[in-house]
Amino acid sequence: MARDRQLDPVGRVEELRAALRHHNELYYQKDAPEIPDSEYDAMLRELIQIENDHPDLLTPDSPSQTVGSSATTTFAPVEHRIPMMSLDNAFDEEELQAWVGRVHKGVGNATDIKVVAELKIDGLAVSIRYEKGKLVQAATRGDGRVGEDVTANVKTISVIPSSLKNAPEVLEVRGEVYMPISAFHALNAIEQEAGRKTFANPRNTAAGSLRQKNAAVTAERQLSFWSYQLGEIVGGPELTTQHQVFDYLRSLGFPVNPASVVLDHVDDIITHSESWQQQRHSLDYEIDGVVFKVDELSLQQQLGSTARAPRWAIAYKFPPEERTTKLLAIEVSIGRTGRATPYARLEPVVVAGSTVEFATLHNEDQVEAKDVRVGDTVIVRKAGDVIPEVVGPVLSERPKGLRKWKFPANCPDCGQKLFRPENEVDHRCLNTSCPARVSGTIEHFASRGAMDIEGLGEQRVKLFCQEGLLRDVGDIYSLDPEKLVKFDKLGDLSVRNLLESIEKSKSRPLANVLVGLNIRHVGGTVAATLASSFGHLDNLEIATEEQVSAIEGIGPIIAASVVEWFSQEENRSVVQKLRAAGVNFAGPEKSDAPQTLAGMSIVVTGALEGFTRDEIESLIVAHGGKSPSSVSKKTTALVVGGDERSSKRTKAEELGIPILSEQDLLKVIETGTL
DNA sequence: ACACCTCGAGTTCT
DNA sequence: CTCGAGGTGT
Repeated sequence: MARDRQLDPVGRVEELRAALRHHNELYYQKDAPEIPDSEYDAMLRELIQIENDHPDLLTPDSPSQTVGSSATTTFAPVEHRIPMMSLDNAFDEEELQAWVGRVHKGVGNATDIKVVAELKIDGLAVSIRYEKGKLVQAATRGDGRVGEDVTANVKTISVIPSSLKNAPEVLEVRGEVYMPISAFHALNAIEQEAGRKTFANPRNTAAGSLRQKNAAVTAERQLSFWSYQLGEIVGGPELTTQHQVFDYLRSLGFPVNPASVVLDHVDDIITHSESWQQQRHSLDYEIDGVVFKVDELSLQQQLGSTARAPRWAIAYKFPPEERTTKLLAIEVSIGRTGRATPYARLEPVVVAGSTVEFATLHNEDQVEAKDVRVGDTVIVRKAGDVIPEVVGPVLSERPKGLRKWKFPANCPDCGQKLFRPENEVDHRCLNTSCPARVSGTIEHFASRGAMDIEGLGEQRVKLFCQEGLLRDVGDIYSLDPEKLVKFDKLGDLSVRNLLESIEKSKSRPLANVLVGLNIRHVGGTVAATLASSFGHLDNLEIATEEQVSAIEGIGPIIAASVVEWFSQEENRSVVQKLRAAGVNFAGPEKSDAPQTLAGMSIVVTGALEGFTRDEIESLIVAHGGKSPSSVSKKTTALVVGGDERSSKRTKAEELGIPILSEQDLLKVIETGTL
């Protein structure tokens, strides 16, 4: 890297910006980074450094100014002397009522219990530390015990005092940093004007803005703050109630949300929640619920805390947001198996924080059952807060004369007739050389559950197919580097990386190879069963239907599908290509981990902290347990990541199945008992 | 024949 | 996450 930046900062800045933009594009538009993240980070840091030294060189379109491309910057860890606990959530009236009941019981008398109500601001929790009235440190919540040092960034937030009058020796103020909706819109208007990508939602923008390495960027982002809690305090006044905490914070000059009020009766919380649910959009900031805390600090102490959260507080989370929008079209996409899936193309609408434009409609019967028609106004929501879902039409707004939707007769990709077998719900394209099926099959082979070939994603597979470099998955292992450079205009380096990850894929376990072959009804679980029963692909290749269906968990239909697959000439040639390339066909060795989970069936839901879902599931299997994807009576326990609500969790609660945290599970694996 | 578990497949947006 | 359908036990 050039060391002459002192001599020619202007030139160096231009050089860095050009390089960063180039790599941004590779990384975000194509899924093909050319340089390691660390190198990218180094360039970005150098750019920010120069811009700091020469503020006159800073331009708004500099790559240092875009949050979207946030490099994985790290901040110094800060240990919270008093942990920032998370709150238990209630998702409906009943759970709220249950909390009220527990509070009554815990306090043990019939007198009215006062409760403070606050809005649950959708922002980032931070803790700000003052010593002798001076702001000395600010940290994010992190995992509650250790957060990140964002002092420089927090200092740029104008509503947060940098020094206090009449302050105690030590004072930690806790609250929520957020971006007002108006500021968010203003920022996006500027972004749009400049032709840059706009930000998705205020919360993420606030998070990105606060975690800027360059605090000057944070300063421009118009972040704001509501305080609601004290952390460590030395030499402060005697406070006996939560609402006195608010008054005290106000007296020190901190913003306290005006909606933070005292309710005289704990039973009032239900109507209070409902009222805010109605009014939530009248505010200039986003809220995702209402928080209730027992007002008397002495009662709080009496109620105490569980390992994860205080018993004296509860956060009521609003139900998922539903929005209406126009159904512009119903289109059909062809998957790797030939299945034709109808999906809705919608007038873009923001639902629960992201813009939704597409939503699956699953199949013809679903479209029929929902009776949605092109031109309808439809209700859209997020299933599990992630996947957009069309709930149904708003019939009162249906224009006259809308026709029922008819499933198209022909494949949108190859034009052949679509078939809907009798007694089945799906339409299929039966053409094995349909471009959508070919590229889908190859993408699937390279995907993570199968051969996990990095750098061979959707974009490239499509391109290679178009250019005739790939006709089936066997061709992956004979790709010609010279042609790659020519067609994709790839650099030598990315070609080398791609070939390297292709090479690595040759040693994947047999089960992954089987998954990659795209045999109908053979996914991860069935593939693992086949792999351990047959031990080698050569054995499976010559197996009869009887032999395959004799295996536990595999019936006549799957067996027929497997044998049929291996009987096809095209497929045999694929297998031959893989064999010739030296792809691993041998079965797995037995794991030697202690079988502490033998006989247990443990379902996982939500986002874990220390593992990916795949990792935790194979960990469970390696210890002799099962990890199916849904909860049933036979389930031993449900592991829940985060505090997410899910249908699995509801079901587990109905069935009285124990719910474990990630840590609980690790303990179970160690000890073998629940 | 039926109920209940499991599994595969497709899906959205960042 | 959701849906449909395969596998197994009754």
